[in-house]
Amino acid sequence: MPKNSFTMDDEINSEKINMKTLARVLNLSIATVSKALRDSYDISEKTKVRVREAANRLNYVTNAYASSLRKHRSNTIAIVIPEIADSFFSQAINGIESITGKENYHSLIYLTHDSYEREVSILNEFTSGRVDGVLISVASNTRDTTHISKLQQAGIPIVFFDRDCEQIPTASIKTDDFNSAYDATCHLIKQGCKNISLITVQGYVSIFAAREEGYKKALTENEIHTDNSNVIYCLNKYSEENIALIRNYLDKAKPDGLLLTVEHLATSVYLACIEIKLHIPKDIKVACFTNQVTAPVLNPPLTTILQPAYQMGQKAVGILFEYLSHKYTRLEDEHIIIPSKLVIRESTGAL
Amino acid sequence: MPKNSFTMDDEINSEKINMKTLARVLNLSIATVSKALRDSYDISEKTKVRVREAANRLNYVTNAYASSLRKHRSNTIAIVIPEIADSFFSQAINGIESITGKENYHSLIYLTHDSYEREVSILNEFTSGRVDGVLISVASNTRDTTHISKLQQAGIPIVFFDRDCEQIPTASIKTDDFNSAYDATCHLIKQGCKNISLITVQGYVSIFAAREEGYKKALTENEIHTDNSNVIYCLNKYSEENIALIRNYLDKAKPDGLLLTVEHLATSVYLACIEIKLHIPKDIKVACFTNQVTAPVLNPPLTTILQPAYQMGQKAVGILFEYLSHKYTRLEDEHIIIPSKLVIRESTGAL
DNA sequence: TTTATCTACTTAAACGTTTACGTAAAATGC
DNA sequence: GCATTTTACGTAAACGTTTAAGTAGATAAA
Repeated sequence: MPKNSFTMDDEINSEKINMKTLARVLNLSIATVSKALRDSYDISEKTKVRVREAANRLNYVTNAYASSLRKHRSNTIAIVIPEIADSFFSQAINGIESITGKENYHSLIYLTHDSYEREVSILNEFTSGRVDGVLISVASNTRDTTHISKLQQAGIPIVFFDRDCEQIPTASIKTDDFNSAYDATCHLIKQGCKNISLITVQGYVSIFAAREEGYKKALTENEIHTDNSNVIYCLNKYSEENIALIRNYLDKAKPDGLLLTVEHLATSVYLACIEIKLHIPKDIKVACFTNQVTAPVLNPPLTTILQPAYQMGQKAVGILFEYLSHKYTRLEDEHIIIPSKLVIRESTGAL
Repeated sequence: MPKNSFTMDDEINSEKINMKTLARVLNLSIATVSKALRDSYDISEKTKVRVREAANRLNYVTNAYASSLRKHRSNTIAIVIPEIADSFFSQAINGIESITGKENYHSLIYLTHDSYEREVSILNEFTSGRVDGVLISVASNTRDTTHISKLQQAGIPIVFFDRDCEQIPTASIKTDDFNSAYDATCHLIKQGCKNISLITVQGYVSIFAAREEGYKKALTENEIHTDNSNVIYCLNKYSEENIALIRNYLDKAKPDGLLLTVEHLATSVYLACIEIKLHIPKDIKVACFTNQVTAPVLNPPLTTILQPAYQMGQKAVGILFEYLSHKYTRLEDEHIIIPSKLVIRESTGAL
């Protein structure tokens, strides 16, 4: 056997190796090879060993497309997020991949660039079974959710993380946006702020609404008057326009406290303050929803609402996998909230 | 036609729609439907219109697995990178996706977590044709490159970006690491530093070697003695260990200038300096290879070597696509270098 | 008119797996 | 010893496309 296996190797040296060639080399049927590789009960241990040895020796790799086509299962999930240059999402991805790797799943990362249109066309692709499930954080201007419903009707399970759509009945993993914003605003008030503005982004996503409500509740509870003039809506991407918008607003409205709802606003606000010579925290105190590691070395160190990104990613994919392994999870009943943590630093005047 | 098309729709309402159902609804053969959708020349315009209309109406989406299996082409490329929470890589991904989106290609993002073993197993998967091409930035401890050669032998084109392997004959898109490090070091010298250390990462990747050589050349040219005692090697991930390592080193060796070769070292160095009460730039001046947007709002604003991440990504995928569209690019002849830009800020004592 | 060419389709095989089903041979039960 | 079950394999169809090859019918050329 070892003697002629060498010549056999030579024979198949240049050709593609698939199950057919494996079967020929081993003098078995393709079915037996397939079953041996999948550790089927009705193949003898001896044959399994032979097949595995040959597969290794010849660097056999199963053709994922053939396998997925036949099995109607791709062992692939989609991660659909607005943007990748955001610490929250990159940490969430790391959380997700810490699980998918172990489970022999692949993850496809799709970026919507926070555009509703891209989101629609990406999700439409999934209806043909390209992925077994979808983890999604929706674009901020997603209001019509028929593309998501359509995907559900096609039988693809969906789990929201962070940015969900409340009208879609499926699992969601979020952080406690309302309370986090409430706590951060209360902290600003306790630090002496009398005129606190919310800088947030345009869109229809519930988490931003929740953060806005938490902020407003803290104000009204502390008998600080609030109308919509102290809430300003930026573009949801780091841009010169945002910096200018913020600069003009600060110059005019002169708030003494700011709550920022997304990561990229922190840099914009800091730059705007430099431009119009506002000192943080003396002139204005700032807190931000962000996971960026540079927060403690900013000038000044930034008070953050630190979201449990890694755990949220893990939990989201965990629920999806439980559903996929037919443990009959009712996705629409799974609504998990993992609290964020207020990390107080000098930008809110703490010593 | 419109009258009975309604009943036809009803008929196929609940079933999966594939070319077979389309063909039945249209009373055509599957082949005709396929060719019509791919705009083949031997289908009449009238039929094409009918087919497209029906496909749209019924939300037909082609099954990517069947198509890829048959065509031996997946319209998918792999992006293999060490880490995602790094501005350089996330910006490069955005550059890549700005092209793949237009060309109707998908991109699969694979994270090696800077581990050689993961890199090997990821690349092995690709030998079965899962992707049409690979863009890779290798793990820092990749020395043996047989996994990459194997992939090449399987006929999968590979383009390196940023971190390449010089022994593999294929295209590479890099920045000018040697000169960038040289320039940054000269800048530190000009700012008065006499005792400059390099903080870099362990590994075998050529770009780190090039940065080290550029640094050393600047020192010798300026007649500053250098041995290996002022080069320290960290783990290539943000960690407490690195901070401790750096803190101890700074405390002991007391350098007055630092060049950092990767993004995450900036935060570590800033934190270490805070811990041992070193003032940047008074006591020690710092420059870093990084693309992070927070650089100008750090305390102090960080002098950076800004890499053309977005353009590098675009260029890398551009070369890959040219090869894939059979323009007979000789990949091994494509070696592009896009210069980085030294952005001087207060961390090196500039006013 | 006959033959050649073109148009617009259809037929059927192929891509590489997986899996329901079939079947000899061996093992077991009585 | 015969019937039954078990073991360990093989056969063949199927997954949804794509595409080479074939073919009626129409049109053009001779």
